[in-house]
Amino acid sequence: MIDAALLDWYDRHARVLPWRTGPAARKRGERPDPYRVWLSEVMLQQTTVATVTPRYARFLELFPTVEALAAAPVEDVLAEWAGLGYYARARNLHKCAQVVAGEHGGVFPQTEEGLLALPGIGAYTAAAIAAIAFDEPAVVMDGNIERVMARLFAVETPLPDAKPVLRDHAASLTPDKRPGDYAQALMDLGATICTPRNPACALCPLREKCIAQKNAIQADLPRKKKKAAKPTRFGTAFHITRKGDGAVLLVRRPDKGLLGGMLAFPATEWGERADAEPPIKAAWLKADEPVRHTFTHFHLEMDVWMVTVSDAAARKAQKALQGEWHPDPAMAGLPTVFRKVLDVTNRDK
DNA sequence: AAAACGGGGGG
DNA sequence: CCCCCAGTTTT
Repeated sequence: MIDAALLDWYDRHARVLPWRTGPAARKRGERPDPYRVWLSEVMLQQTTVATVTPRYARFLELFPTVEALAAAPVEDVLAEWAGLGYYARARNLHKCAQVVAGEHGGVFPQTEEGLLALPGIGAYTAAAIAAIAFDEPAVVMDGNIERVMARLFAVETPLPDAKPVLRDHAASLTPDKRPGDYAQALMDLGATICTPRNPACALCPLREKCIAQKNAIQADLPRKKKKAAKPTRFGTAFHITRKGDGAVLLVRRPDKGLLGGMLAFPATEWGERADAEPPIKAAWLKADEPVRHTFTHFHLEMDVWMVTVSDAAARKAQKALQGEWHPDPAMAGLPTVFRKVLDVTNRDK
């Protein structure tokens, strides 16, 4: 009966989100566009609805179909992804579009298994697309649903060990009817009622069925193993302006590793200390404050060195660094840490 | 099984 | 400051 109570709640309280088709369209038997469902799901991986909403609209305007996305240069896709993080998502998104457009005639596979075989689509995303776009009763498991299941069934085993048990519970509840709405209802519930802290149990449509709530332990679930502390790394970024036209030198980072494939300012490796060996001899000016930024597994403190050079020195620098000149780096699609570098140079000039 | 991989918002 | 977010891929 969980699914009935939940769907009833969803019909009354569903969030209006740009990648969702409204209840009216569903009544007419329309299915959502798989391309849009896929795009939204990839964008939403480890990324909040608030962050995704404006970016989803922009992306869709630029790349309205899977064919358009497949035909675009990957650099354009990465530039559009700038600031969203986890840039492998953008490279895989582009790769996936090319597979779908080139090998599947532009049509997404309709089964969980077929979707899972595509780049950038893992267990969660395959299940979500199958359920939402193709009405398949797939077991959708994300962070929200894990939390809801942990509370509903009072699972006290810490994550990630609890994952198989939580999945079994979720599978036992997944309905054959409206599986896409059911999955989205569970995620909405996790996002708005069954929140990580201070869950609003008084408003919860599943309150009567929640064992954790009955035992007053819901705020302590799900338990999690705690994670390692982040070390701090140091480095230096170089902001080189070409005197003639004011263009700024940027480099393309290698596909593998942190910020893979993204444009960046030339910089040292990030390590134990900021050992600045400038790429060219020039009258460098050091910014007053370093850029501070936190990545998934370390903090970064990066000094910023600036210089404006003659066109001859500019050619030398470009050759040494294998860079490209950009008239306006603010428009180039820089990841956040290098956008911060840009902010520092604007402030100190 | 564990680590790599971004960034922003909430408490 | 720590935690969390519609996770996936690589090691």
